[in-house]
This record gives sequence, structure tokens and C-alpha cells, in this order.
Amino acid sequence: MSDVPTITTIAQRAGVSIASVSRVLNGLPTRAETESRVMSAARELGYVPNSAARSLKSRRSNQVGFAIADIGNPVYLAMIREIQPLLKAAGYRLVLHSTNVDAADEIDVLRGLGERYVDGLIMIPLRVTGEHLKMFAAARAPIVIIGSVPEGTPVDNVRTDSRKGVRLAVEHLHQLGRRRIGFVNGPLDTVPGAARSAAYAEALAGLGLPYDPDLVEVGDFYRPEGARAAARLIGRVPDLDALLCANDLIALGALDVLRRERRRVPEEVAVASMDDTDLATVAWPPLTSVSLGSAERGRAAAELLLDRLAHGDRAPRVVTVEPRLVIRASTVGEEGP
Amino acid sequence: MSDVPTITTIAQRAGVSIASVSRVLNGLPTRAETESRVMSAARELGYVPNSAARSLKSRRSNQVGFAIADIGNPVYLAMIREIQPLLKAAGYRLVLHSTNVDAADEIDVLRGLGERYVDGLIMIPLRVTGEHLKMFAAARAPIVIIGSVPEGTPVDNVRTDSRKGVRLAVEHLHQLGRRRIGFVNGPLDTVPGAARSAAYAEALAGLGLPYDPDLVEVGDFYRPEGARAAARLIGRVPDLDALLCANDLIALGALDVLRRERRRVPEEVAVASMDDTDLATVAWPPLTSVSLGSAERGRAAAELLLDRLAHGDRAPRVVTVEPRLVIRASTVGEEGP
DNA sequence: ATCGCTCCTGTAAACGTTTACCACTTCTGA
DNA sequence: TCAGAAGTGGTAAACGTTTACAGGAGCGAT
Repeated sequence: MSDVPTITTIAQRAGVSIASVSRVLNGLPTRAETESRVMSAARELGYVPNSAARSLKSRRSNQVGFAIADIGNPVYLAMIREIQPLLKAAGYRLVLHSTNVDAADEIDVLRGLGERYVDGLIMIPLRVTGEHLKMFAAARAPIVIIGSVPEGTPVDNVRTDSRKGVRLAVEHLHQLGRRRIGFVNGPLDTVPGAARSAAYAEALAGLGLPYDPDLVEVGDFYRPEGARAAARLIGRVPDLDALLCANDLIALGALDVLRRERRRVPEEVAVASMDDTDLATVAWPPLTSVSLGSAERGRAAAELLLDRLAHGDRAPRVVTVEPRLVIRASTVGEEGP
Repeated sequence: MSDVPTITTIAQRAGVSIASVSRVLNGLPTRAETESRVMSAARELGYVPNSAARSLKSRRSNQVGFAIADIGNPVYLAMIREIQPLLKAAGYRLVLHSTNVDAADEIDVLRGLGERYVDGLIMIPLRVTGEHLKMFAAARAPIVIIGSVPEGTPVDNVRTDSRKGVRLAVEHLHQLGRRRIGFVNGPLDTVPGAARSAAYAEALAGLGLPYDPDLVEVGDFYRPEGARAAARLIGRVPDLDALLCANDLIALGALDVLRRERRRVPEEVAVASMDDTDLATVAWPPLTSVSLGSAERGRAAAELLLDRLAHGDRAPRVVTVEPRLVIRASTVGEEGP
């Protein structure tokens, strides 16, 4: 294969200057003959513009980053499915960063913004440290954060009212007559863990139920540890009649345990969870789960970013997505909806 | 915010030339004093190298593309989970292309290789057209294809013996005494659809079972259509005693239908599928599924690509991953393994 | 014929790096 | 003391684009 053709090659072949070539290729007004000479030279050579050179000159990479803790979690998947087509339609490529649940890795991604290989970033930080805030403020490219950030942080923000989401689930279980409502949470030093922990206590208080620390167990956000945490909880509180899990993966683990222990769901223990991922409809019984609008959040984040990329500066905006309880058999049994 | 610092800014501040700055930043031998002056200037300015300029000069983007038909399918997810860390460890970013099950979109991605925004590409084409082959041959960056390509195609290739995979499943069902083994497949004009179709017929022949076209139903590779196809099949062949599904999503749809029709699984109808994604262990009953080694294939593809990126030209290589039958309750019941 | 206008195109600079080449300094060994 | 080697750093070119600027052709109006 000979050398890769550049506009210089085209210019020689067409007998014009590189400026004319560039103008033709970018659709600027040109004499018809010049245009056709350039176009056919380009076609014959199989010319494709070099994106590095174009980026260098134009100061735009046409790429957007999406940084998540772990692709394994289907919540993020639902978001990517919304984000990717939107970006593509707007002419951006998607650069995926999976940060392995590692805050230092997240900081690295933020620092990487300085390299300008992306024009903007959507990030779902698992925890927001002071370091994060410093990087947000110093960032040289627009950032959209999915999850909560402190007031006044100079980034666009898409959040969900997870407090209300937890309340919806707890009230639902309460309405079904359950009074010993256990809670299996993820790490308390993560954004969702902390929020759900507070919300659980608040929801109980709102219903006049006592907060019993024995009813709470903390693990991580994945199925195997979810199963272990649920087992600890059930072992400790045999008269448990409902279980709220901080996400669907934890709930799958809990279902595994309940099945092993031959506790009927929902007759003996009703199970509800959060995120309403695809897994909720795959599990048996299908999981009652609080939808935190993952798809909507993904879409909103992409729209915020694209808007900012297109229209430049404006005040940071906050979009809030309403949670929605999706009732399935794991709380109401098969005769349910 | 003032202007973004470049090596020129640093050079001025440190009182040296840009060449020295570049040398220091790249760790080339330099006098200690120069080095420290440059380093502190860089630190004070918060310098971050510009990736477009670096790419332009070095002719490497430090990015690798991964093109799949649809992120929704958990098979691809398993692959990304292997690929991403490997690439990251080698200093490459991952650019994700979801092509919406659209061959023209795939061609676009291949054409995009000419832009040189990635140093290499891993692709899972849903069908391999002549156009694909032409692009493979003309590609200006290394390509790894997951799935089968014709002999002699100048790309690295990771494949799995899906023929054998289907045989494993059919033989398993046969061994369980099933004789009316239905097959729900995806589109026949896709690589996996065609391969599995042929393999199913072959496996039956190998067992001396007749091939009955009534036992085969074609839909797409997703759950809703999987359910519809399974319903058609069951309606047409009431004495069906086993169902092989071309992937896990189809099987989930089939389970939905069987549950609705109150056919016990596996007592009345044994269900087996292919891909062995996470969903297989979430479903109820857990799905017997043929693992086509998605994780291994992802890892192998990443390793092939990284090897080629590091060591340049060599003959195209083919890696084959052995399928493995994972037996669960959907064929052998709960007393199973 | 000259002027001014429009339209087109070429020259050259710029984007931010890396690196070949050369000049200068310092050191080593006879 | 001096030749030569080794070490160090500056100048400038190059990567492949886009684009400001200016020059030239063509044309209608004076």
C-alpha cells in the first residue's frame, strides 16, 4: 500500500492548491470545475481526512467521554443505550471509561479532560470527594454529572429523587401489611449508599415505624455480596417480613438466599429493590423495583451535554427525574398486575 | 481562565526551548537543573499535553475501537468487561460503536478507520458482506473480527465452534430422552443465525433423528420476538418436549411463554440456550446454556490486537474458543447440579 | 480605458507536538 | 595543552488540516 493520501496528494493530482482542496471538501463555494477535479481526485485516491490534524486545528475532537464505575451493572447499560445514539446523531463518538469502582481512577479521567481528547464528559461518580470538586471547577471541558453534587458546583447535573424512591418502596411494603422491613444497602461512603441509607430511616419515621439497626445490613452493590448480606440479615432477624434492596443485583442475591432457605416470596418475605433494570423482569419472581429512570437520566445527560457543546456557556442546569414504583410479583404475588 | 498552557508557555516560564521541554516531559536525558525548572513550570501551570497534537505527530491515537451490533445484548457486555481493562492497561482508550444491527453502519465504522482516530478495531459483524471483505483488505489499521470470516481474510480472527456448541446442547437434550427438540433461531442471514441453523440440522442427523422443518422457528435475537416465535412453535407442535434457543434472550422469551401456558420446565419442556450470559443464572429456572466463551473471546481479541499493535506485521492469526455446556435446572430440574 | 466590485484561488501561517541536526560546552586522555 | 568524545540544548522542520489575507480574473459602470 502506498502512502496514505492527504490533501496535498489530492492537490497535486487535481492541479490545485491545498486550500482549494480543503474548501471543496468542506463544501465552501468553489468553481464547478475545481470542485469536480478535487472530488474525483479524492475519490480515486480513497482520501479520508485525518482526524488528529483536524482536531488540532479545529480544537474539537468530536468525542464525548462516558465514565462509569463498572460496565457490569445494567443501570449503566440502560444509560449507554440512550446516550450512544444521541451522540452519534450529533456527530460525536463515545469514549467509554470504566473506573473499576476506584475514585483515583475517576480523578484520572477528569485530569484527562485536559488532553482534550474529548469535547465533554458524562460521569457517574461513585463518591464525590473534594478532589472531584476541585477538578470539576478546573475542568477545561463541559461536564455532566449523573448523581448528586453540592449546590453551586459548576457542572450540569442530572439527579433522581432517590429519597422519594426509597419512600415509595417502603410505603408500598407497609401498605401490604409488612412491619419488619429489612434493608440491604451498598457501601455508605458512596453517593447512592449514603442517600438510600438516610432515605430508609426517613421513610420509616414518616410511617411511624421504629428504626431498628438490626434490620439494616451493608455489603456492596453486587449479587454475591448481596446474597451474603441478605443471609446475615435473615439469620439475625428471623421474623423479617419484607426486604428492601438498594439495587436489583443485591435483590437477585437476596432471592437466591430466600430460595435456598425456602422462604416463600412474597408470602413470607416480600422483596423490593431499586433501579428497575432489565434484570427485574428476568428474575423469578419478577422484582418490584423503583425505577430511577436510568434511560431518562442517560438521555437527559446527553442532551445537556450536547446543548452545552452547541451553545457554549450558560449557567449550570439541574435536571431531576422522578422515581416510579414498578410493582411486580416479588411483593404482590402472581395474581398481581 | 487564562489560555491553556502549551509547551511554549512552559518554555518561556522555565527559560528554555520547547525542545528541552518536550525532552524533559518525555523522560529523555537532560541536565538536572533544566529538568527541575521544566517540571516545576509544568506543575505550576497545570500543563496537560494536547492529545491531538501528539497524535498528529506520532501517528498514533492511543485509542481502539470496539464495534458491536447492540449494547443491549449481554454477550457483548461480557466482552467489554474483558477488553476494557486490557486496553487500559496498555494505554489505550476504548471507543465504542453500537451499529444498531445495521450493516451500512458497520461499513461506516470500517471506513472511519481511515480517519486514524483509532489505532485498531475489534468488530463483531452481524453479517459479513462482500463490502466488509473489501474494507478489511483495504483497512489502514489492524482489525480483529470476532465471529467467522472466510479463509484468507487478512484480519485476526477469534471464533468459537458454534457448530459443536449446538451439538453439545442437542446431544444433552437427547440424552435426557427428549425426541421432539424444537429450535428457535435468529435471522438466517446473520453469521450466528446461519451457523446455528446448519449445526442444528447436523446435530440431529448425527443422532439419527429426522429433521422436521415444523420444529424450527425463526425470529430475531431478542426476548419479545423470542417469545412470539416460541409461542408459534409451541402452538404448531403441541408434543414438543424440548426447546433449543439460539441465545439466552430468546430463551427468556420462551420461558415467559411456557410459564404463561403452564408447561412445566423442564418436566414437560426442557429449555436450553446459547451464550451463557449472566441472564442464564438470573432466569427461573436457571438456564442450561452453551457457553461460547464470551469473556475468553473478548480477552483473546484484545490480546491479538494489542500484540499486533506492539509488534507490527505478522500473518493473521485465528483463535478458536471451545464451547462448553453449562447444565442448569431448565433441563435437569432442581435436583440437578 | 479605467475603476471598482465580485468571485475564485493560491500563499502562508497556525494549531501543539516530536525530533533531526547542529552548535556549544565540558570532560577525558594523551 | 589540545584533539576528540560526550553531553546538552537550541533552531527549525514536520505531522495534516483550516483559514486569513491578498492577488488576479472577469465584468459592468463610468
